[in-house]
Amino acid sequence: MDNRSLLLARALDLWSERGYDAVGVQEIVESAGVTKPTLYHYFGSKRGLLDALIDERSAGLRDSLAVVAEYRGDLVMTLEAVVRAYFDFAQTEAAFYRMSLGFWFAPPQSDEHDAVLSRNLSQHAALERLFEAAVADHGNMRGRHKAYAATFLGMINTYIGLWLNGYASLDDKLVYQAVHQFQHGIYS
Amino acid sequence: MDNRSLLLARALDLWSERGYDAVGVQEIVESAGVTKPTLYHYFGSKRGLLDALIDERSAGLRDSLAVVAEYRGDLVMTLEAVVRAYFDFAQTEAAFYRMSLGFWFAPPQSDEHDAVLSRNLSQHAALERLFEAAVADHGNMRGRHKAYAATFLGMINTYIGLWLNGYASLDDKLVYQAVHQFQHGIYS
DNA sequence: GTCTCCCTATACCGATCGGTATACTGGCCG
DNA sequence: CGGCCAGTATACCGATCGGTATAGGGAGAC
Repeated sequence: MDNRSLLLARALDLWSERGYDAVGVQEIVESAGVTKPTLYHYFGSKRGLLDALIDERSAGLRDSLAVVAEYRGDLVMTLEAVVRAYFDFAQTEAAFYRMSLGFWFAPPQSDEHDAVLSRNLSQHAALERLFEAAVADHGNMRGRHKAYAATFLGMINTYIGLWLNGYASLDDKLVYQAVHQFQHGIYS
Repeated sequence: MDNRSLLLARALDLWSERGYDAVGVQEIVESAGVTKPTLYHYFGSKRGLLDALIDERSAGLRDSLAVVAEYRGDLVMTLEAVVRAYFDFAQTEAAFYRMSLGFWFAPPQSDEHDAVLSRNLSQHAALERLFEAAVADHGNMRGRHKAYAATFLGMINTYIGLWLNGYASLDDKLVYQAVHQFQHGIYS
């Protein structure tokens, strides 16, 4: 593995265990067996390393969602596909998902929150578009697509959190349960 | 306001905006108009200040839950009361709730996570006891009380997150919706 | 008055923070 | 061969980190 990838991997490990601020540049380069100028050559700054990590490791989910979150007339099926995409990604990138979930809940003015902000906004926007497109077929949803997107994402993350703590397995049964539980919230 | 309370208040403001690690002791004492020895006199360390803040500001929720989360034969009514207790607390202590929610998602070895760990475990345990007590009346719940407690808390936090971002108001209608949406997840 | 004790300020500590100036290396291109 | 350049190391920067040694202030007890 080249030094660049090594730095990204070690930064993910350390940050996901102990936090972005708590782990300094020095510790990352030592853990990767290189020195500071190498890190600054590739990423320019500690923040640059963070941005690169977020951007590259979340590419998989971004691509999956672009395909899957498009409304094709069947809302339930589409929502199930979205949940499946999140579950799959969380399972293949568990440490990264745990870390970026934490960053999303970090204070609004922190580097961590700022680093995942645009990525999450675009995911949110994709879900909003999905719910907006479904309005034609589900009249009672009008005007609430923002809240729906947020609730839906919240439920997905609740179930992934359950799995991260060993309380559930992210199988098809849970996909079905998540979507139908969400649906029940919508129509009540 | 005495210097002790002043330090707690300013620490909450700063930490909830920018994070625990990102705000140093120096900035807190300056913001409170005192000097470092004063802080170390009352709290002993930065971590001591954090612990005192968590402990004292979460006392209200702890007391409410102790009363409200006891099973008295009607699970739905009890769950509604629990949700109401969380909603009330989040509304009266919004900045604190936002901060400690973030701390709960902080990395497992961070001071932030450690500081809210025992508090959250005891809340979790209280909910588990509630679901366990309800098993007698709802046979199909047996053995899943841990997952139920986690799902229920996750849903509560999802709705509070919705409110923190301006997407919902924490009224009785939302209490009803949360509980019935959760129930639907249980029985499916 | 003066003793005592809680509280607070000045000034300092070593360690670590993110970041960099400079120089050396190896391999590819002409 | 000679030149070039991406990549890496040594050694250093000022600033800030959490924490503290020491001393003074001020109010109540006697």
